Amino acid sequence: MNLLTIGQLAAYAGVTIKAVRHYHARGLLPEPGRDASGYRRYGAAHAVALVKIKTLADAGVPLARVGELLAADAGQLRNAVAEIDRSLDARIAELQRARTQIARLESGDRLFVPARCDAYLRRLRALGISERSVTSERDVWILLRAVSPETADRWVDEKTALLDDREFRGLYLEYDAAFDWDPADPRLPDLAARTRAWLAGQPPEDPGDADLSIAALAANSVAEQSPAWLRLAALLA
Amino acid sequence: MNLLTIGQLAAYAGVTIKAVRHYHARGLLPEPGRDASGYRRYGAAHAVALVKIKTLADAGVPLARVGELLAADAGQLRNAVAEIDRSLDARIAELQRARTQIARLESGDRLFVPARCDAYLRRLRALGISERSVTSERDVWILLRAVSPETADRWVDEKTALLDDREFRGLYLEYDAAFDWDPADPRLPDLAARTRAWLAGQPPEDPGDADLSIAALAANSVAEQSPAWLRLAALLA
DNA sequence: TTGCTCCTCACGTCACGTGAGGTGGC
DNA sequence: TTGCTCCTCACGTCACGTGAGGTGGC
Repeated sequence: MNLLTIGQLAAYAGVTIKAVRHYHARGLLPEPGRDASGYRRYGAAHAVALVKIKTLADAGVPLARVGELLAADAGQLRNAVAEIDRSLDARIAELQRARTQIARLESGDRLFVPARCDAYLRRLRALGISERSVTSERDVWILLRAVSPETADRWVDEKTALLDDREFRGLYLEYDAAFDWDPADPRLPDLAARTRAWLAGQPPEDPGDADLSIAALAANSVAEQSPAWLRLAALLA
Repeated sequence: MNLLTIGQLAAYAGVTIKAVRHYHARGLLPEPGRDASGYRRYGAAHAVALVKIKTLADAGVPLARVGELLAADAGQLRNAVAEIDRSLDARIAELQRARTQIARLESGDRLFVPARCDAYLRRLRALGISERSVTSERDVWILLRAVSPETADRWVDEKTALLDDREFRGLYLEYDAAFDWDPADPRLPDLAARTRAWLAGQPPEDPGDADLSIAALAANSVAEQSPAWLRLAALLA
């Protein structure tokens, strides 16, 4: 009762001929008898087995496990099916997460920083801070997060709280504007003096983890792009 | 501003170190500068690019297309995102189909024959036809479907209608019982005579597609397992 | 000194797909 | 005779993973 050609069998199960031959090579599907021309001829049992294989393979079961499952008894099969179902559920959830992530690709920065940090950056923009400075801040947070996510979260909370301080906001806006000033600008010493006075009223910086010199380096490398900021740093030191 | 090691960068983006190097090799992620030890040192721009790559790769976009998309303008990106979203939707639907298929693996035959045919086989069981005969019927339908799905559907409808014929049901049950009879059993000639009388009252068989000899062959190969059935076939011829 | 991270090849893996070069069936 | 299906190697593909054999940093 070996009557179907490999093409008919494959079409019935909805797989390719190459896949059928692959399942033979892996020992998942028994080789059927051959007709006078050497063609494989399949029976209903092969069709049933192939549909089982395809069903498991479509569910993401590796072919190595498909072999076991075809030989499993009812109890083992029940357990395996339950497990496969859970993994399908997980993969569906992953794909749905991927959908929301993909949708954010169009809308820019939100994708690359966590929600908390994003909210902080939005407040900077709302205050009138230039896009250049906001981008620099974002880059610093990205680097900080890469090294120590907990410290980054803590610091972003502290910085967010500082934005409620009217004096700090004023200083931040002045620094933002000062980026493009001439390093000999007479306003710089006064800005440095007011910054020093404000810093004196603040609690000392929490050193946090040891290896956060990276964030300082990153911040410095931003400063180095502006001669006026370098002058300010010198005046503060 | 190249400050992260490859391990920090990979952890930040949630990918493996090997994946990062693979993206370098494929030209998706620019090679950063090296430090004094020859270690790669990454900046925030690399982290942003890597998260983009991961987001697209997680959505199932082939790396070859990821390269294009990283260089795409806003309009192209919008189109691509819409298309990726559709394909994610389709993959989710596929996985959900796979879930229902997998669930049926436990419950046997329903998986391998279409609903119509399954209903027919259930009616046979309800009539008291033996499991052996039902399985033989199922195998014939599987083979027939593999060769010509439309013909199989049509024939199964016709056979289902015949089950409303009391005389046909009686003959079917007698044939089922006769499988195990001795070929010399005196009841066989009478059964053959009544079958012939019933067939005379039926419209001639629709020949259907040309190449359905397979179904006949399959049916014959079943008959060959029972000497009594072979005798019946001889008496009818 | 030990353990951890990093480096560069080279080859392996998974589930097939893609030809090449040939024969059989209608 | 033509086009379609089938046959068997052998190699390719995709997105990395797995070692091998080595060096650098704390």
